[in-house]
Amino acid sequence: MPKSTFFRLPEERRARLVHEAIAEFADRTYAEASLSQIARRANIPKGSVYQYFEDKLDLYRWLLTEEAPRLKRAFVGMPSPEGDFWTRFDDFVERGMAFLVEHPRLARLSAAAADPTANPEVRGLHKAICEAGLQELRAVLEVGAERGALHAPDLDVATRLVATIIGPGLTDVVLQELGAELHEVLASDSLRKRLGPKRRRALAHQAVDFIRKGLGSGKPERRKET
Amino acid sequence: MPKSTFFRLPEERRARLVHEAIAEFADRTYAEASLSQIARRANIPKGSVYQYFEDKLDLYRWLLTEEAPRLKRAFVGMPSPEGDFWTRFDDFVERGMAFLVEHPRLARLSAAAADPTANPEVRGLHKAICEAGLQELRAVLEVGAERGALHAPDLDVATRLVATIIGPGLTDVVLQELGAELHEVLASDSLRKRLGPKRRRALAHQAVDFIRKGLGSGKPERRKET
DNA sequence: TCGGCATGCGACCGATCAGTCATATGACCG
DNA sequence: CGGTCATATGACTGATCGGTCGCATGCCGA
Repeated sequence: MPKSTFFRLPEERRARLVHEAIAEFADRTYAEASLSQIARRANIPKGSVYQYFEDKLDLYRWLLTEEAPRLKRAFVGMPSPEGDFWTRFDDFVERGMAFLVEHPRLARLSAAAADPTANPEVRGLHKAICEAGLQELRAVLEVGAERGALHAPDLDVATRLVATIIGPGLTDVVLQELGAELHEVLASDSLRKRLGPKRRRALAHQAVDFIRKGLGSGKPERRKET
Repeated sequence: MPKSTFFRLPEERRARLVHEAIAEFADRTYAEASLSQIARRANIPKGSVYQYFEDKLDLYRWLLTEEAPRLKRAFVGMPSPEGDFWTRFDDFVERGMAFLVEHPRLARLSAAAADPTANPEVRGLHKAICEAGLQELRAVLEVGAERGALHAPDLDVATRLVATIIGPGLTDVVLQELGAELHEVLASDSLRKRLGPKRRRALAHQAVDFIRKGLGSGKPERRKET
């Protein structure tokens, strides 16, 4: 938790610090990210940063558990319970992709919870965030299961598999589509514009279709041609 | 590429170094991993390590592109082209899981290619490895598509989605099943034994079934009960 | 026995980091 | 004015890192 001083900060200064911190933690690992660097870039002396936060982890935790979710909620909003399950799910995924493209730094920060790290405290934090995300997704899928739109032998397993698809999986697909690395997308505003809403929609739909129907055809397999 | 001295090393010394290096790079990020630590643990002076490798990256590259694939091939072997596509694919996935459980450090090292990092050289290395893995998987899926066992609107997209399922996705499921963190599994020999071949098989099959049939039932959705 | 060469080795270097601390500043109060 | 208190600030600490360097060691051929 930030110190009380942080909340009494002039808006401009606080915004600058948070902005640079997000930038730093978005394109470096927690271990690689440097508090000195953040302070330098935000033009705030390092000593001052320690007036606002207990330590590096405190700042990171604040971004991960408060700033990012707040900004994400503001962008994504809440899912409406109308329409049939798969249509709603499609919307859900597409809005996630929109967030990824419109706010790559925030998306990356949220996804950082999947990053490996040797620091046990950071691991704990990441785990908690992952778990929360899975819970949320599980709740969504549960509705589908109750309505009979979705069938899984083990909903926990299914939730995890679906999570990797609409998370790292779709991110990977988007990057391929853009022909760029995550790093380049984070750095370039123009690059992300290359993925218009139309194509975005198509990719989301393709992923959802995969989740829904799989790749098997149900038809009998053609024998190996002679 | 290691220096020639490395290849002239007494077997025991080389093995010790490689072993400790794998251990270090398996449970820390490249950035977090410490060459000093590796040298210390292998009981080899740091100066000597620099007689064998150009630098930290050189050692890492060697492990990632030579040691890990060699040991993995030795364990997994090559897929046999007999049987129908989905049966073979099931085997393929199950052997991957066996590797994960029997040699978690090597599996983790191979998976490290998906780790984010700020170092451009490491990113390049990781990208190359990912790309190679995707090519391999794509070739497998192509066979399925040709035989009509598999249908995807875009095979590249499908390959990437499948890759995240049988990679990070299944790893995540296995960890949940073991009720442990990746770190604990890497450290404890006894822990991994808890996932017997039977349950392993069941999980692999469940994942493949998901890939094959998806979660949708095809049945019409039951309307929200009043 | 000697000389040269590959290798072993660990002290050392410069850089960077997270985090601390003593001092400076300046707003507000009496 | 004087005093107090929150805050600003950057020099400093101690640790670790990747990488280098120069000396020590020991093998091999003459």
